[in-house]
Amino acid sequence: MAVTDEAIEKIKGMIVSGALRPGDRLPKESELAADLGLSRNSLREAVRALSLIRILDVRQGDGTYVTSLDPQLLLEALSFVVDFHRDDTVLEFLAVRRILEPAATAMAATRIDEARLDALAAQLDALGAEPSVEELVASDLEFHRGIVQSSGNSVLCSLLDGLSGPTTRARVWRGLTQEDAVSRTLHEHRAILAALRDGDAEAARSWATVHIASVEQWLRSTL
Amino acid sequence: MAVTDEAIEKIKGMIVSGALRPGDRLPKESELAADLGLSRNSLREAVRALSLIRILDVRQGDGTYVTSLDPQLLLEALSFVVDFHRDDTVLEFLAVRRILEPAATAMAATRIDEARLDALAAQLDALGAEPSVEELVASDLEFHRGIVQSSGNSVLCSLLDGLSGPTTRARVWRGLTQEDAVSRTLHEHRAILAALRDGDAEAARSWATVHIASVEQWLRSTL
DNA sequence: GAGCGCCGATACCTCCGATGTATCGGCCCA
DNA sequence: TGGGCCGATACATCGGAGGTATCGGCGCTC
Repeated sequence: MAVTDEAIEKIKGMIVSGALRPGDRLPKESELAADLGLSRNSLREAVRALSLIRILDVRQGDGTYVTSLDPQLLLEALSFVVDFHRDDTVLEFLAVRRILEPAATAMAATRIDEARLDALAAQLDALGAEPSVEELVASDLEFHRGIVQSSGNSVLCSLLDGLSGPTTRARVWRGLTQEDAVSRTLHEHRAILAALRDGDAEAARSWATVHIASVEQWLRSTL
Repeated sequence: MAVTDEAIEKIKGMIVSGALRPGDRLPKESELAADLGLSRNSLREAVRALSLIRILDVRQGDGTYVTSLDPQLLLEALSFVVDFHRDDTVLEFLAVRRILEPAATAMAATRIDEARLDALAAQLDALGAEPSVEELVASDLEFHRGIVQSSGNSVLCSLLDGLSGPTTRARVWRGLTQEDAVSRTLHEHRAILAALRDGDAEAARSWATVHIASVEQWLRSTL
């Protein structure tokens, strides 16, 4: 194994074992390189790799720190990876989202609070009757993000966030080519919100399923 | 932005735009560095980072290539990230798995073929009546992996693969401390297999849910 | 003529030392 | 006491040198 890969494993080991805790500062490059028995250049490769996936946070002039290691932060790297997938796998991502999103929405139904509900309603109202497609899709993302955050599961939340990215383009495309997509989306959002306000998990789940399935069905028929 | 981060973005752009296709070979270090306008050292950091998340494949003495970019390969990096999470988020991972695994099992029920069913049955038979905990957990992973592969969704498959890792330790722990866990797991596997053979998606989904929920419930009561 | 091994070209691997740049915190001045 | 200057610190970037793994052509052997 290359020395850089060894260094990656060793740093990973220090974090997993607890020798380095979230927020801790690493020894400076030259010291850490000496400790691990490699050159500064090679160590920098290891640090850069870990920094790409948000394990480490490097600040010039200050030092290198372990991030909070929040699921949210770490799974953020997922969206970077997801960007590389070509359109032919969008359907698979969407299928996974169709599984997770209804479940998350149902979970949110039993624990979402008034303040969040009001915020969601205000967001829908702010959109107006004739939003542009870009506005609608942005609002769509924000709406679902708000709901999923109320599911109380941060892993689920980050995962859905990562999965939503690649399907965004598809939704824009749909909004541009399908006439009633805009009004239908707005209607479905209202329905989901009403179900959440009622605390009706099954209704929320069903509306979320319908909501995503309609995008999926359209995409499947188009490709 | 640092030159290395720019290089990462540029290489990513070349791949996403299609200028570089899966399997393509990159220009050699010195040329690529000159093209992107940075030093070889800095370029190497970028390449190393992309290689950690399986975007690039570096072969000493040969060259640097774009990987297949299969969802399976890219989401493999997920398990690396997941390793950093501490035990207190295991429950959240397990909750997500409880959503995905039943859905995947139900999908598999309608499309799994005879050969796969026979292989799964043979695998369960090979385990014997009194397996060690380690054997059981390994068999458990393999069993579910085999089923999920029959769901026909490679993204779903890789995602579950990544999520199963962190819960593995929990399952070993459970097997060691809960007496009837072994026999119960075997029984549930048989039930899932029977449902799959019947093509009964709902039964398969329910058994899968029960199967995972039992681990989750035990873990929740233990922590 | 076919197969095997040697060997040079190629490309990545590792290291070193030097210079540039951003940040922080103490010191000095108003 | 408050604000700005300035040096120490730590990461950023660079160029070059020597090492090592891989591949493929060439020549030898059978």
